[in-house]
Amino acid sequence: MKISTKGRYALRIMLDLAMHDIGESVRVKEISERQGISDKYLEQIISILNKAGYVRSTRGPQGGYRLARKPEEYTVGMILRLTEGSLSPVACMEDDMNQCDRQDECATLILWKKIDDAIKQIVDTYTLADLLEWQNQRGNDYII
Amino acid sequence: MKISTKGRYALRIMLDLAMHDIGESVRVKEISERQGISDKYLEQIISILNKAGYVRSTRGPQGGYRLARKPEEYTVGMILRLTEGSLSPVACMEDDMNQCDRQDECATLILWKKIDDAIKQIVDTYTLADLLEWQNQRGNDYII
DNA sequence: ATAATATCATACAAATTCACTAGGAAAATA
DNA sequence: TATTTTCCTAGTGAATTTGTATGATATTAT
Repeated sequence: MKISTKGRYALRIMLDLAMHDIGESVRVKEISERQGISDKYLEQIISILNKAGYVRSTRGPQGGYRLARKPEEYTVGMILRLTEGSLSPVACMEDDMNQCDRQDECATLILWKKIDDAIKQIVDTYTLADLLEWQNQRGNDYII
Repeated sequence: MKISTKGRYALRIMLDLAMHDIGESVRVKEISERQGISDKYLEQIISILNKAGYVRSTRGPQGGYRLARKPEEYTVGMILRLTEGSLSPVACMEDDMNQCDRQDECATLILWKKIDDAIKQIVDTYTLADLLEWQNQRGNDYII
């Protein structure tokens, strides 16, 4: 019942981009050094974000990545679901493919639904803008 | 971000025991057949519940398992944490051992805390008695 | 044109976890 | 003593996680 590094890193990458969104593109190397994440692994994760259109890339010198939209337009759920897959606590809630044949008689399903709703309530409410605000409230070197 | 079969099965085992709590012990074989779970795997899971004192066992013919307490005395969280380990979405919240050195500047931690609280709110509120009630509401063969 | 700088695309791999299976020991009952 | 049950531990195939490694491709600067 853990969020993997992929999802956690994706969130930190997006937050890092939001924090350093000053017109210029940000290189993978910069992010990886600031965040203490292997740059090659980071490349793979940011590539997912890129293919989904969450970030925009430019190649070559002075290249790098930047956010495609404003921070408030990304919910945490968007970013986590993209990188982690479904956030449901059990597979049988995701789609028809994964439903088991005890669906109708299964009381635990009601519980899983409640947990799922509670998680959704959080991840679909908060956005990158909220993370940015929290980050800034923590005080330190958030300018440039 | 999934609950494993261990936790899900544990919950269903406890619910099965609650549903068939009529004085006599319930054999592993019965539960495994009703629930469609491999009996050898079920043995391992129920053994965890036994060691924690959640169920009581008797050996030999007419032996089996029964609940140690009343259904309302087991929260879902107790059962899931016992079998799954911590339900926190990230390890850095669990204890001091797993804390990372970005603890103070990490805005995402605030988010993980919110998700953690939301999950706790559910799993520490509902009990086996609630599951039992939901099961009975579903209509069918809940007697014996 | 060439060299340098960046992203982009794959392939590989070590470690861990998951979900069981297998075999037998120990205890209780008939 | 035979049968029935739990109890204990080891093994195992498959998938997932968390990266590394290598090189191709595009862009810019000289």
